Amino acid sequence: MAETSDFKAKPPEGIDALGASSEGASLYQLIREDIIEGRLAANERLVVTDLARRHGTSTNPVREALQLLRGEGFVTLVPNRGARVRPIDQDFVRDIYEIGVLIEPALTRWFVNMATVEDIAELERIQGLIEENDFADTLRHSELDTAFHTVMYQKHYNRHAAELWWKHREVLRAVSRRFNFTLARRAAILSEHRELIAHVKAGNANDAAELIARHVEGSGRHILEHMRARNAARAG
Amino acid sequence: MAETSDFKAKPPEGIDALGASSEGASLYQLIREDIIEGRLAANERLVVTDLARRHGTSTNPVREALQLLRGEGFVTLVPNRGARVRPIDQDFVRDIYEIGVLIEPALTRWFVNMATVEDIAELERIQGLIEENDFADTLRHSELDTAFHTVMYQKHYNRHAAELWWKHREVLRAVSRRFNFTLARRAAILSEHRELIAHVKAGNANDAAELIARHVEGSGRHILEHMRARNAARAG
DNA sequence: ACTAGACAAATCGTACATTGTTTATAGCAA
DNA sequence: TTGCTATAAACAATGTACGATTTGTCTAGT
Repeated sequence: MAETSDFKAKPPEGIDALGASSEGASLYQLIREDIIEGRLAANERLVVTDLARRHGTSTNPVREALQLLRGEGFVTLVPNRGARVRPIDQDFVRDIYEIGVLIEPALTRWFVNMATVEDIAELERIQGLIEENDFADTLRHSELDTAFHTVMYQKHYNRHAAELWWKHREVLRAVSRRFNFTLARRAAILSEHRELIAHVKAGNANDAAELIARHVEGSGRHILEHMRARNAARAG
Repeated sequence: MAETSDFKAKPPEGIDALGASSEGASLYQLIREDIIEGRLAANERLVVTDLARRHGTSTNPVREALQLLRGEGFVTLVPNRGARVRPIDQDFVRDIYEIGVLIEPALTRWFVNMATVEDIAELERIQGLIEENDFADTLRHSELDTAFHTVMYQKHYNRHAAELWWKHREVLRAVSRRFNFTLARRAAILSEHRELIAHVKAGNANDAAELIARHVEGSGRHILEHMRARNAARAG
């Protein structure tokens, strides 16, 4: 598929122990992809029987997958009325990135105080790849950017917070997959990453945390602007 | 059952649309109660067949309920190995209340800027009931305290953040249900609530947010201390 | 035009078959 | 005898099939 990238973003360790049976898990992946890639439209009904037939299984694994998707926020589920693709609208995105603005600075603060030489080297390595790619391959940038932040959060003692971050990240990646980066945003991302590394090296936890808040805020706003632009284009 | 209280804490509106079938939902309630009340021990295996027989249903609704419980954090689920009662240990509690410390101040800040006269009256009414009860009925205090915070968060535009808060609150209530409040904690709760109302009236969003951070932090520490004490007693 | 009732579609619950995991036991080697 | 491995049987999760129940729609009748 769209495997233009040889780099695959992975969740922090100890996470994604979904607790789904094999079929349920793979169905989860497939349906999720269909939603993310837009093959399933917003608000479209997800009929269990259809999905089962289409994927060559019975209904139970489908029900399981839908439950998982509900947990991630990709699907809404109403008793006796089945499932629908959740419209990933601006409110939804705003809710999620606002939570990120609250949580990520705390994760970052901890990282700055605990970062090893190897951690910093890894950050710089990834940042090198990001600059090398220079947004030429958007998908690859997305993967690398996620990896960059994963390095910082993956060892955090608060697994819940890390998991929350990861889940939200996945949704945002799903939305922004179809957007291009504005020039302003590109510049901001690169300079903020570099500045962040400097803060980490210097051990300035507060500065790093404050910077990350701005970084996440900027990223969220960027996505929202794209969504607004697209909606305006549709309406007009 | 333990319905010593005539006041029942309710989740913020628009939340708890679990998306479970009727049987699944009631099973969810029942099993959840069993975990919270300690009738199901930590790490105990939850065998689907047993639960189905015990509650007089078939296995499908049980699976559904277990998935929901996993989402709330009460149960861990490993593929092909079934479900276990999640041990609500100190790490788990710490993770949760730390996230609260990050989120609740933001919710509070917004509330202070949006509070109506009726909202404030409601806060004062509940605070009155809290002081009237004066921790005599612990369960009732817990309900009232939850209601107090619900008034502040229930209208927040960020439904995700509000829902997150609610889920975490439920877990903490489950844990602290068996503990008594120390005198120091009682005093702190009452004075902090009063101070908070003052800040809301004065429109001091920052002070209110900072106070709430302290309030949540204190509540979390209080619970952790109780857990430590209990564990020490067990070990000794 | 509005209600009532029947029909279609899809969810929900039950029963059963299959697959995977754990445990106990028998066999073998040191 | 002791310790290890292989094997088989019990146990429980997972997957399949189907009937029961709910919901929404369409039509007939007042």
